[in-house]
Amino acid sequence: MDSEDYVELVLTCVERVPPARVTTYGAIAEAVGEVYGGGGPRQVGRVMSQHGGAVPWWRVVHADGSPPTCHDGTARQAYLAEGTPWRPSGRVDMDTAFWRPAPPATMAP
DNA sequence: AATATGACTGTCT
DNA sequence: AAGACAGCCATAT
Repeated sequence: MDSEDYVELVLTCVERVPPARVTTYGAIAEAVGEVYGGGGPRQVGRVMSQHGGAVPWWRVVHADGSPPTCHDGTARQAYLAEGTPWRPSGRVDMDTAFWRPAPPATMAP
């Protein structure tokens, strides 16, 4: 299991998140960590910072449902376009939109 | 090898 | 509600 694999697992989880749904760094870390062992929210964040441009990164939010970092304006547009439950507080409605990522199970037949 | 850093999270003030 | 503090884990210097 290489760090490259970890990246693939994380990106896969993000891609599995359906439209109008979001997940959190911690949830991804938990799902990926199940098959990878170790890992943590920070590692997920690191992966996103480097490879996030290749996936719908706006479907990955903080534990409180607020958008990741900059581009928060862009993220808001994406949520609006996808119909993601938006809260007037300026964050995603976690109770409705939260998606629990499924562990890719190492994807090794 | 030790220290610093980061797209994190939970708890306390 | 917003900021401070402390855990956590992999990389970079």
